[in-house]
Amino acid sequence: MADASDLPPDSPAQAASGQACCKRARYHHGDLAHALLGAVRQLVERDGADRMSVSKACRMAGVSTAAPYKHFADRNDILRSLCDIGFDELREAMQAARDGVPEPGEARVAEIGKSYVAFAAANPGLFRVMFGMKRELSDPDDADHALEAKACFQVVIADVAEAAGLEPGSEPAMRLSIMLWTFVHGVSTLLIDGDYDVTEVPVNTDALVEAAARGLLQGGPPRAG
Amino acid sequence: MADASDLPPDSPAQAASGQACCKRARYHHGDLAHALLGAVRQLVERDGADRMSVSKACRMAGVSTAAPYKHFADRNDILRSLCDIGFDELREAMQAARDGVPEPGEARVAEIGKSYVAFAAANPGLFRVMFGMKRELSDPDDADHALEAKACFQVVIADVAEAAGLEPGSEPAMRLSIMLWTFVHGVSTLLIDGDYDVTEVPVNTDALVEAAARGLLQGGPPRAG
DNA sequence: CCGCGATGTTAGCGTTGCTAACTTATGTTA
DNA sequence: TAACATAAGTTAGCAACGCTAACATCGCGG
Repeated sequence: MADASDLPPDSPAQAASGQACCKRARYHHGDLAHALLGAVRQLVERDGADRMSVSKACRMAGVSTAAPYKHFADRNDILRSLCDIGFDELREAMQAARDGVPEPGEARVAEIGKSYVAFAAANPGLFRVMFGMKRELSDPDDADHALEAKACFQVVIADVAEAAGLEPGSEPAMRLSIMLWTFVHGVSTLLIDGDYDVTEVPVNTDALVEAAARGLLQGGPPRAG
Repeated sequence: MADASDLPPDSPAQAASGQACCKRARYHHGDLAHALLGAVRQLVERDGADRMSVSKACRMAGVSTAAPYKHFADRNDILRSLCDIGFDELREAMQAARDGVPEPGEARVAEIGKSYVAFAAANPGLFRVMFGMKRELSDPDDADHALEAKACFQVVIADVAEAAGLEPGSEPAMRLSIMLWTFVHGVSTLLIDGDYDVTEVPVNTDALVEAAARGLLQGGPPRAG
């Protein structure tokens, strides 16, 4: 997370240059795209996506406000790239949670769900961009963006089918996966948006996810509708 | 919805004025606060809350860009007022759905849930503002805002307890209500954000809500966690 | 060594949120 | 009914933002 991407790496010419000691301000940043994404990510978490400004990110990266447009088409393009990073990280987290439970079953499904919620809790700003700005960010010629999200969903469906004793890829298994995803996503959004406050009782999200896995997996396949 | 709030009502002095026929541009709008909220609501639905601009709303209402600040503290204050309207409408819709099912039970709970999803589908922009901008909109001295949301949650909890055969107000009943809300909210957000596309199968949200009501209400009280 | 493309810069445009200072309408009160 | 206080509009202007155009600099391959 803290990958120090806000500091430009040494450029090859830097070490070779005879500029003695003093920090001669480099004209070229060296890895601006990466640095910008890091800054934007920080801002998205700190201020929210709508208050994030490219200008602020530029200040953090130490470049002019026009520099980003050599690497990204526009502001939304930056957020799209950030989304890709987010979906990659989410998929990895889910996969790691899955691999942490040796035998298939309810517990494995619950752990995947908890990792999803944990990702949202750790990256609330990014999570909101990933799932909430599809309409605004969607680019006609960017069908790849959906691919990253699809990969996340693919992580669970086999395990759900196995845990529920359903045919993998079957329609009931699919519907059950969708229901579990729906629940886990609901937990994530209500948690990070602070909406659980209205219940006026403490909410244990891990227990919620476990209870849902129990209730929905053991309840048998949902009837068609 | 289409309450023609973008057109100012006749001011009392208008009819009495001797200005013959011609539409003498009124200096005072007459009901600007209401008109602005109507315009902002349209913009929030059309462009999303972050692309909504007070300037555009002013143009729609036919007033200068400084006029809104006689009625609202700032842009967020307008959105807060819109939230209040939204929570009122949501509560009314949920109440109406509840009252549409004469006997208590699973079906009544499911209908309330479906009305929640239907509200989100009919007012996606507003729904996102209501539940997703709490942190940005929250004003230290505006605890009332939460009251409107709490009222919505109160609509379900008695019926959930009754449908599940639990003591109303008890902790298991509370947890079950939270689970059902969580699921229904997940359906709403995934639906309006277009995220169900990643499943690549059609998703029937009504069937989803009914299945969740069945699975969670009949599964008995969730264990403590 | 030269030049060209990638990647920076500065300057500037239009939009936005918001404020200050001014103007007009409205309704209360002497 | 005339005066006036106040509510509710206006214009003008600031700073920040997204983005573009035109120019500057660096690094690499011919």
